[in-house]
Amino acid sequence: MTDDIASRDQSRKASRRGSGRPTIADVAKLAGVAAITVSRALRDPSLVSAELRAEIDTAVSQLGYAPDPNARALASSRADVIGVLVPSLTNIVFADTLRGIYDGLGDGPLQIQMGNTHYSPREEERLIRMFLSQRPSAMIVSGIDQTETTRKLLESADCPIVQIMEYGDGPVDMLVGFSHFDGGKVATNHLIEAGYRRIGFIGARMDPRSQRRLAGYRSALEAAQLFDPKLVTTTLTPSRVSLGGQLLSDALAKVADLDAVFCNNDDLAMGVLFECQRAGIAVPHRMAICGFNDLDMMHVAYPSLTSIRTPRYEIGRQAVLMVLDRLAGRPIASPIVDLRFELKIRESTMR
Amino acid sequence: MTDDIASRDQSRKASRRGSGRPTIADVAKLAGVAAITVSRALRDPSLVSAELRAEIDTAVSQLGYAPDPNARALASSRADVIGVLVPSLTNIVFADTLRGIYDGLGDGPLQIQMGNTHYSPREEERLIRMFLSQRPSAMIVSGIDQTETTRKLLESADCPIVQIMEYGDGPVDMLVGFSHFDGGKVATNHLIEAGYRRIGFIGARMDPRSQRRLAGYRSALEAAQLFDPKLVTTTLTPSRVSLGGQLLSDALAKVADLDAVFCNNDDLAMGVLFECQRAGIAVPHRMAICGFNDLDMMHVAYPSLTSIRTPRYEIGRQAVLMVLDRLAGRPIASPIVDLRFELKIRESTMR
DNA sequence: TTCCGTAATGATAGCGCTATCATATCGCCA
DNA sequence: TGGCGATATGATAGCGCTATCATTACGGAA
Repeated sequence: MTDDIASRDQSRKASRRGSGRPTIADVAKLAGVAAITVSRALRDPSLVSAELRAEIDTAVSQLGYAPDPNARALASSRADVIGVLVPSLTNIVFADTLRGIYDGLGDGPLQIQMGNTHYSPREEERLIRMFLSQRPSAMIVSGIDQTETTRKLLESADCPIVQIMEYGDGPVDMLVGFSHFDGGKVATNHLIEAGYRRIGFIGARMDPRSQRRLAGYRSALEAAQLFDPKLVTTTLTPSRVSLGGQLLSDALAKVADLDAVFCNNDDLAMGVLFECQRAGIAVPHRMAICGFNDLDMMHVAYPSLTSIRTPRYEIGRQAVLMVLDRLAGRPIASPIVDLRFELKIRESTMR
Repeated sequence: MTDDIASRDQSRKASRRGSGRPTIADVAKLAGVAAITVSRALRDPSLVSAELRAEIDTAVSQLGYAPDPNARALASSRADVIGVLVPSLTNIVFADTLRGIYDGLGDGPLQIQMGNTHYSPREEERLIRMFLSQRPSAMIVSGIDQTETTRKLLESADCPIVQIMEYGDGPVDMLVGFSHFDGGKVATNHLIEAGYRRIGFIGARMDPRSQRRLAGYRSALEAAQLFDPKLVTTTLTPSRVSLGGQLLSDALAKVADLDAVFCNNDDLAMGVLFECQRAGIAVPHRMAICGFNDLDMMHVAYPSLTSIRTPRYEIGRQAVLMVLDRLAGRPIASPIVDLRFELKIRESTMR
């Protein structure tokens, strides 16, 4: 059989194409079976008798054979790739979600191909077109605010689609997330109940999810007849810790008797805390702070910071598990999953 | 020509295979040229006359044609994919590097396929095998501590390879990073020069790069005859902000007169700061703190925290630019790039 | 005028795999 | 005992693209 391999190598060198690595035909020859049988043994061993399976396994490891995913994708019209679109890589939120996605995946054959939309619907559309052209096994996209065209593309995509991060009606296919509106509302209601009256909103980036948190905040304040447009301080600048202090100063300049802030995210909350420390503003007595996401540092900070804990990791994990279920033909309990959030009350809002 | 399309659809439906989307043959027929000419016009327009190019462009947009990357990869033995291996997704360091990679890529045809090695050399090897089987256009891997087998795999891979994050000799192919040993040394020397004498090291995870920072720390202290094994407090647990405080307590239990800590990374440094605030330990007077990486929050903290600024984003960007240069056949200035770090001195180390 | 290099286009033959249909074998029940 | 469904294997024909070689047209040097 050494001869077989040697002669193969010979013919490889003579021929003008080819990658030089063993193909399924080489394995088949060595195992004394047809190529298609090797293909079956590799993809679903139950289709092949135990004896042949053993022969094939031996041949595979002897040659160090690894199937070519591109050839496989071309022949089966399906790439072992899940396309994942996130709006940002700076944002730790998406890092956590990505981690959940990878963990949910385990070490099967599926690969992740990620695209960064930079919060741009146009870029999202371009990337989806690009991803779909390779007929991925599934797509995971962030948010529910796709353009009309993008939605149509996804609807006609003939693979599982999961929209993540938000909770809402009418998903393209499946959806895993939570309600940002409710998150904003719950956080704000907590501040109201804790006795604060001049509650500001501090927000950066102001993407659709931030807008919904703001809407929740506003709805809570209006219900309590405490809303005042001057209380809202936002910017389109991407969020950074250092922006928190700046926005707090802006807010205080507009509303001198501000006694609490609900921050769009934890980075801003942390920046607000540091600014308060620096300016000698007592937290929570003169100023309460509530964040959003509940990063690890929130419960460690001094004083510890109240926040809305969001299921970022779990969203990624669930999304992938739903995809895997669908690909395996298993039934999905529900195509729409609300993973909820949790208000974590800490020192920063306890007057 | 509508007939052409219609009849194509017909035959599609009748046939048993196929994706249902337009192929290069459809475009060729519509434009009245051979398929290979369309292929050329798409890959290198200069090979095709202006008239045909116009015909082809029209046909492409009329049909909404997008090339199938899988077929392309199979035919050309080269996938438009760059494999990227990172050890962790939790770590913000790699999020920044990833951002650099994506930004360096621009919006060409190249896609990123990422793998998470979880700091395991075995997993790294498995993933590299998997990635190489699709003959990627390039590979970017983290660190320089690959197993012997992994190195051999990469060496025989027939595509550009970039090792990132560290600076060192004898890369597999190309390398972009900085010296972690020097980083640890510079930070520690700064503390010594600032007058601190009982300088602790606090580290989590203790992957190879952390080990090198520790070695740099030790080398600086030994040169000043200040080293004491009790000063070193490490754990294999992954780093978290909340771990910083814990490790500081451990360190203080061993060394009561500890007057400074060099933290393996900024998360720990932040945790140490909060713990000091909570315990009433004055920073920097009774305790100096120096971090590593210089995340945005370091200069905002109160007191602001000294750190080593690392070129995380730039490492990713440079790595991709080098790959692109190589793929385009352009010369590379140097296959080994030291992107340096910078000591940022702030309030936390100024007694 | 002849020849040859260059530019533009095409024909052909795969790349390495799998979908589909065909064939063979083996109980097992009527 | 014949027939029929289940099980195991194989032969064939692509998937959609590009590498390679072939052909044609054209212009300038000899």
